[in-house]
Amino acid sequence: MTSTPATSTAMTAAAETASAAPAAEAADGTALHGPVTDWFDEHARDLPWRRPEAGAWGVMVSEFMLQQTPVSRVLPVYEQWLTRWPRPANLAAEAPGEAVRAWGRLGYPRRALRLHAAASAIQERHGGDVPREHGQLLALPGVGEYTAAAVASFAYGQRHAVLDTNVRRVFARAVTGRQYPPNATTAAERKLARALLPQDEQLAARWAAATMELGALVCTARGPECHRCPIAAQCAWQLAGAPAHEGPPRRTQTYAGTDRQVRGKLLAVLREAVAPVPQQVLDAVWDEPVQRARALDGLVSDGLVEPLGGGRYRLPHA
DNA sequence: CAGACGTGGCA
DNA sequence: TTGCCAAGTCT
Repeated sequence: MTSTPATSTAMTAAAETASAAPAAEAADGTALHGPVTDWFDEHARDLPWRRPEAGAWGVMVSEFMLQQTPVSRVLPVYEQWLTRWPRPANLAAEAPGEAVRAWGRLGYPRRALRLHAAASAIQERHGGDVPREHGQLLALPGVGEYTAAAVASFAYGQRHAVLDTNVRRVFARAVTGRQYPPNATTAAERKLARALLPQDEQLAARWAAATMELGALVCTARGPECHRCPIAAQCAWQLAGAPAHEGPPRRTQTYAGTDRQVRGKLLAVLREAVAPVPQQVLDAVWDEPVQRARALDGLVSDGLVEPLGGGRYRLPHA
């Protein structure tokens, strides 16, 4: 490659690599690769989906579960799922309601439905094996840009920019010098992520996992532990004096009293029930009838609840 | 593109 | 106690 440039120069060049294409060596962020991947080698958590026996299916299941849900809550459910459904075919053979039930309280249960649908699609379109191509992954239900890149990178060792909330925050600080990334992912962020991606395929995959882990363990949203950060000395945000976030406030979501809370209560009853649930039992979870009906209708139209007629409901059987 | 979509832990 | 935050996707 090249000699290691002065750190701050390297950072600035990487940040500006978007527009021009100057000395490619100084602009490629090479100075960060070693420190971050070395740190990862020493500090990476031993998570089950990172073990070789997890396979691509284990990686995919974990990625679905980790969408907006912390690792600590995913761990036990992940183990149950992989034990019960070690292959996509096993899940595809179940009623979708069983996936919703086994999802437990992870939240956003539509993910369970989509994972079940993804397993079916894998069975039908790919012979039961999680596809390797980014485009084929992206075509699966519940798989967006992030998850497609993550599976391709973590499960198959391919070179993809994996841009999740952790990586976005690390880049925002280390390279762009801001405390937080923009609310929505921008083209500039994608461009930067591609520019920083190591050329070597295996190193790129390791870099993706390492930057994510750094954001999860050290460069956290609230209390970043910069004294433990392998690139603190090169961090643009630190070098700028750790300025506070400017711009529009990060959007915050309310929950109490919303349809989402009602949906959650309704679905909790149905998950626990073995037999179809009478309307009157569901009515007991929320006293406001209009909102309650709207929430139930929403669950039905989402395919999370199956109406049986006669005022009885259950998790979907097909 | 802003908003919908669950749940629980922690400061 | 309230508010923030957690490996996003879909419409």
